[in-house]
Amino acid sequence: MKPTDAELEILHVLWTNGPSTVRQVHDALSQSRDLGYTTALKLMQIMVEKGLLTREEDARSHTYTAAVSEEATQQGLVDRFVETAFRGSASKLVMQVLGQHKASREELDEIKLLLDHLNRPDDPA
Amino acid sequence: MKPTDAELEILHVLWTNGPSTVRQVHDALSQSRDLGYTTALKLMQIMVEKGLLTREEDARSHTYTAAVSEEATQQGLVDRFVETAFRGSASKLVMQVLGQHKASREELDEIKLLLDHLNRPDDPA
DNA sequence: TGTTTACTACGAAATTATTCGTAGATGAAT
DNA sequence: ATTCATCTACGAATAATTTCGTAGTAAACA
Repeated sequence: MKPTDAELEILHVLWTNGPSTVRQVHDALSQSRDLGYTTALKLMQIMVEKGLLTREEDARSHTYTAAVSEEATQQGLVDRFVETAFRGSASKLVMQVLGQHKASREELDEIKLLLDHLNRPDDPA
Repeated sequence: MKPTDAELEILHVLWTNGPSTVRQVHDALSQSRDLGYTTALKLMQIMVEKGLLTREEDARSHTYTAAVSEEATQQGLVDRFVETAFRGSASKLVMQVLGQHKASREELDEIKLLLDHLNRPDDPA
């Protein structure tokens, strides 16, 4: 339930491209870094054991699908991260991120909008 | 420059309590989890090698001090986390955090205030 | 049909992180 | 001075992650 870094890379490929073979995942990951084919295979086999992926064995080359959603996974990662890196203070994390202007103005507006809603859950608007 | 989980725990103690001996750090950590004294010692020795801590050897029991600031460390952790978990989208991370109401209303207000400033850097106020 | 190619299975090496035991030294207490 | 408590140093076991090589199998093809 707590994917490692390498596992996250694979999940991202599957979340983005949908169900894929080892070959397809390996091709995608190879564009950004060096990675043996059998390494990708082994990782994906382990991920099936862990329940992170499911596997269709129809054809000769199996097709893998993410068994966990991107949202749920990221939520788990964030929870853990807030605990370990920010001693549980989610707002400190947000402040740290926003203070580093890694988000565009449009993104900031979007966030502000969300905050308005959160601040006034009883607001009719 | 990239502290592990155990190292972060120790850094948090030093950031909070200031320069401390292994004994003091161990006592602090023991309150929340099981940890051998020599484990804490070993970790702190390694952290000195890595440059995460400095050590005063005046007395018999050495005094350790955090050699990295909390802000800089958290910034590094956030950068890395945004990359691995959110493929570089800082705003997605923020949305995920805020959507889970882990922050109090006061904290949300504080964040909103910061956002206002970020949105209008040319604002005289 | 025989050869090449592409795939899976799996063992195991390499790396990193965490853990603790033991040994040795130094200071405190009796 | 001898004993006891406390400290550092350090080797090494354990665990988790990442990596890849080799072997076996089956499809594709010449």
